[in-house]
Amino acid sequence: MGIARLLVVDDDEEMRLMLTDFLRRSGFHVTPAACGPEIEQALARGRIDLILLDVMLGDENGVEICARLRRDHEMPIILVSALSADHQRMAGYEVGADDYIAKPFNPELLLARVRAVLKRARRTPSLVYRRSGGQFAFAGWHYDGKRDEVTSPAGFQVALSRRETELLKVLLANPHIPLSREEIAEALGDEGEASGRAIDMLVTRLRAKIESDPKAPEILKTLRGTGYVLAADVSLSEA
Amino acid sequence: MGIARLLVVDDDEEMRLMLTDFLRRSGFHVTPAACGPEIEQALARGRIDLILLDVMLGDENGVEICARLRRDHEMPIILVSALSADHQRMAGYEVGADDYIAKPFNPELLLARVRAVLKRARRTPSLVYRRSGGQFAFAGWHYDGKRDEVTSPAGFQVALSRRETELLKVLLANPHIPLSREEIAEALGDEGEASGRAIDMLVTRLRAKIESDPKAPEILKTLRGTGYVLAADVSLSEA
DNA sequence: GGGGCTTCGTAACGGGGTGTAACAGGATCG
DNA sequence: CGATCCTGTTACACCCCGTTACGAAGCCCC
Repeated sequence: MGIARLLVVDDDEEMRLMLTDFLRRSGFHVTPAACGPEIEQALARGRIDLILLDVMLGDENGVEICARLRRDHEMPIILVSALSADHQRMAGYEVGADDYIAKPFNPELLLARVRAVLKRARRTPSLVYRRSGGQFAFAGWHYDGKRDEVTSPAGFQVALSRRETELLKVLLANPHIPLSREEIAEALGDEGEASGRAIDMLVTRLRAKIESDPKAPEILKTLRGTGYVLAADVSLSEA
Repeated sequence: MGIARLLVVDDDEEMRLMLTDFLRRSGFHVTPAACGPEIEQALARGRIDLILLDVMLGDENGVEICARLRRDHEMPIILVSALSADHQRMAGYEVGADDYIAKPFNPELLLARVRAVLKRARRTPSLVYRRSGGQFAFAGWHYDGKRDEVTSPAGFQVALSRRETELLKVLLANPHIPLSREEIAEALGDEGEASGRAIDMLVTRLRAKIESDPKAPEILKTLRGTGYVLAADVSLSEA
């Protein structure tokens, strides 16, 4: 993978230099940019793994830029803004930003977010991949988003029960994100209390259908003491 | 075909404006609406090709509105919700929504869904719809509303018994709406007790006549633990 | 390293819901 | 009156899914 390449976009020079310097000292390759056009230049010039985008760019609007970038590119975007109002935060997510940080921010927090987004982005395209129209592809499998069946990498149709289908949907909606049994149960609409091992059995049965070796799951992994996660080859060491 | 005309329904003004603006800039004709009554006004005023319907509409329930709209209109509906719980998603499908998007969403994803649903709708008209003169068409079948027979997609006449005809009428009057056995029995005029499996048998026998594969019904579906529904999500068949 | 505890996988069981074959009573019609 | 059709009931099989029980694996602490 090599060193992650960040594009830092901020029209305020002091801020831009501070960010660039800090991130470089943290081990990233950083390309600074001051305005919209420079973004396009940088993207045209070489690989960029993540964009750190200031919302207030003088006469330009970072949110709009974000939306525009999202239309043509897939790389993750973190919005940075002095406005901490929550509706602004929402506006950020609504245009597809991967995260949002309010200024002034704790440098460590920024680092953590950058790394988290990079890690997520690094794996997401490879294993789980959301298609338009509610369709999903994951690890060679394909799920059409509505029927109670999935198509194996080899093209076979595998029937799922209703509950298994719902579990799969929950997982696909949260790829690479650890889910506790409680969260899964809630997402499945289980009202009452955590009724023992129901989720475990669900997982086991879904595994039996989609894992080539259910004993050594590669898609639906167990996080001991935590829950389950879809296709994260997350070694817990890199917290 | 011309420009597609969308109806955006959301009671939150900021969200409504954002959606309206974004979709207009994406080339659609957009009519905004804030509540249920405004939907009827817009529908009465002119052609609408697709409805983007927020599930949380203050005191109104988008899912119910969806079901109601489905009873009288056939245009596609995309439900938008902040609730990502999957059973909510199911509730959306069961009332006949064509797709479902969780907030916050990626605008590009929204665009893709809107286009996909429009394309699909343009090609295949809604599964169940009411025709003038009390006539019905569903999944290629045709029922004239009077005689005890239906016409298959291929043009064959298939005789129905009196009771089967009544069941079909009940279902056609409530397309995409889950009906419990009790509701069906009541609609059929069955007084007194819920006499066990009578409705089941009725359903089975009607299926034997109108489903190409009664073992895997596509028109008259079972909702386990709930009841039956006419053609709930059949319109989602391809991408 | 080892004992003991916790967590997890899974085989087995059982209850509930549904499909459907078979049957029987009733209606219809010649 | 007899044949046929319609329709509800019954019985049985099947599937789904949560529970339980037990063994294996992981983790902690000494």
